[in-house]
Amino acid sequence: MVTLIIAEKPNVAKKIAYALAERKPIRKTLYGVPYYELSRDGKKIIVAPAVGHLYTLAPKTKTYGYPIFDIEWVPVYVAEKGKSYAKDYIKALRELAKRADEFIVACDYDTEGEVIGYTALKYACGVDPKKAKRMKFSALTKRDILKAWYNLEPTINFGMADAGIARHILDWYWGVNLSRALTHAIKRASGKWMILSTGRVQGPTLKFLVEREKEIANFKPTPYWVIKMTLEKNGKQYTATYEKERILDEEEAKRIVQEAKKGPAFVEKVEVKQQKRNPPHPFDLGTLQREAYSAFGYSPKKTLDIAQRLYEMGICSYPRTSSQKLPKNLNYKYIIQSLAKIPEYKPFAHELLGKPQLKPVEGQKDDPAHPAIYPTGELPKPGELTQEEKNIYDLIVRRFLAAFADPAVREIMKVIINSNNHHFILSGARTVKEGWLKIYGKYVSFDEVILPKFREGEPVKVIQIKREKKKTKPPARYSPASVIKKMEDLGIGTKATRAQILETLYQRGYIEGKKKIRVTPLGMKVVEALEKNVPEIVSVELTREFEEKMDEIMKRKLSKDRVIEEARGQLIKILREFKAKELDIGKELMEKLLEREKNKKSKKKTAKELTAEEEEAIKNAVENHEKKSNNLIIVGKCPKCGGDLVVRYNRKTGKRFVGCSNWPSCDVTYPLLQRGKIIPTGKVCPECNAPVVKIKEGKKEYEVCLDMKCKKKMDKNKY
DNA sequence: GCAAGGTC
Repeated sequence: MVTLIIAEKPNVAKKIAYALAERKPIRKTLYGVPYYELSRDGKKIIVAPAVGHLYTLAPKTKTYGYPIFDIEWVPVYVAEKGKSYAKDYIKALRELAKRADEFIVACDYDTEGEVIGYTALKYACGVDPKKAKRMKFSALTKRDILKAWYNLEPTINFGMADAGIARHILDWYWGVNLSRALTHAIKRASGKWMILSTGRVQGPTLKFLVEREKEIANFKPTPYWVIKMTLEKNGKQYTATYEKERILDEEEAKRIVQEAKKGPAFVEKVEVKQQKRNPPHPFDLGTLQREAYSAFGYSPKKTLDIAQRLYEMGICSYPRTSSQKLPKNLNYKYIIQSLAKIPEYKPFAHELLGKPQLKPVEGQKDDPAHPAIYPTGELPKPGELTQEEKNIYDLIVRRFLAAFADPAVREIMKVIINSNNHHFILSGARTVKEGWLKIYGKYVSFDEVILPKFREGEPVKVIQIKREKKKTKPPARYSPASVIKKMEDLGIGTKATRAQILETLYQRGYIEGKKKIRVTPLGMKVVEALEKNVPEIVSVELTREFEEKMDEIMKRKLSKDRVIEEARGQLIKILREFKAKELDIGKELMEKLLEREKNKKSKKKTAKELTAEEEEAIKNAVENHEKKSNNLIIVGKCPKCGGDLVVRYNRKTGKRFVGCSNWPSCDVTYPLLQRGKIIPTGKVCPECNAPVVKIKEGKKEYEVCLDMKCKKKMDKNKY
């Protein structure tokens, strides 16, 4: 009697084997595929892995027309390029199945897992799925796996399998048929063979990008005025803003300035509040993708690829998770002790290990199959990681460590200045207790505006009060990271597919722009044509409908065949109408394509103007980002242009340096030590004219000028 | 060839 347990993927097979084995499982390979032999309760057990879906849907006949509904399950390597590795897994399962007389599915307990198990049994093992039992666990711990083993479900969950199969078929019917319809329309109109596509997820994603594009195009900026007061205290200048932040009428703004200028100005009120900020929760994939985008500018796809490599090296946990919770039984202490061997993390790790209890902050979201992303405690070998891998690893490690650290405490100061009964507000904020910011502050930090002490009633020395004209701005364009977030919010796609689907929209020429996504005229037209003819496919409602139907299939209230039949009927009608209008739709799509090609050739000039505009936009974005999320520390005046010299962070490497606020028109920069706290001194080096900063590293504290080549640098504390 | 979903 031999039992074959089928796992969803290799490393889960290993975990199951180790959990069930009474001694140590024996690792063997077949066609290069690892599997495990072990025994428990006198039973011989083989644990073998799938690699996700081993089978996929494909048309029975190789025709290019539509409608097409005649499809079947085939091995993935037959239907898709780059899937040849799956062949060995299928061969291995087939071979191992011959040795077994009992079968257990132990894939992730969700609809896709059930389909993976079902198709593996039926097509790879050649076994009737009705004969298989089911192990059902929601965490990959020894305890949960053993519990599942002793509480086997007598069969796989056929409701779940059917729901999953229906999902596969419906997505195929809708997606492939409409993609073919679009492609044929172009072919009819132009003779060009150009692949267009849409689907249940692509459609609504492109649609919300188009909506934003239209909002931007239709946006009419309206002017408004802000009033600012410049005041001086202890020889330093500060800017307070008028209580009403936006004034829509210029005359009103003028009047306020005139009246306020009369004074006298005095401090009416000083409010000081302390704010506790808890550490951020551990990473789920979406949050990691957003954070890596904002810290390093990596696309969600790139981040997933890098995280997958770290996972394969064994130094990080599985990245395709939507959980923000760490496994309860994880040995936190071991991992932190291990991370302490990396000099960069040593001080943080030691501090955490000194705490009486290691309890991480957790987020709301959970995932039945995987915990949040965490460093495993196995360390990268020196020189093993590329810079990109180092960046993502650093992000994951710091986020993990920060979860155990103390909250940060911020002091928020508000000084209300009265000048002739007009109120101006001077705001300050500083971090009083760094807490987790010490570890993770590199990636999220807060405004650091330190104000001197103000007394209520004290007179204020006003330098200037003036109005500034501003314009309302159109809504921001989506970035790859914010698209993923929006998809998450709408509940379309999955953590593992969203990044790839976004890439597809780029490939099809529907969208462009690496950071700020613009919809191309083709993308606009595709949505327009679909909305007119097949509104279902660009609506998130289709996903909702699928989910409801899958739910009913799972509960056995509805048969999968009926759902599939209905979809087919609906599509036949839609596609017939589409085909009748094919030529017109094609012409409509083509028109924009041709215009676009012409534009590309003749309008080099506009392309350049756009770059200047974009440069400005990027500059603003960087500034905003830094103001919002980094400590904006002003260390002095730029010797070249008089602008502010501020501490900035390199987008790629995350390293800090000092740069001029007038960048890109002024390119003055100074390198900075990466360790220690930077404190502005207001002093200027008599030798080189560069600002002098105080650097505080633990108990050590010294002053140094920013110019690396300055001789005076050598004798510390002499400024 | 086209989808979306697992995973390397």
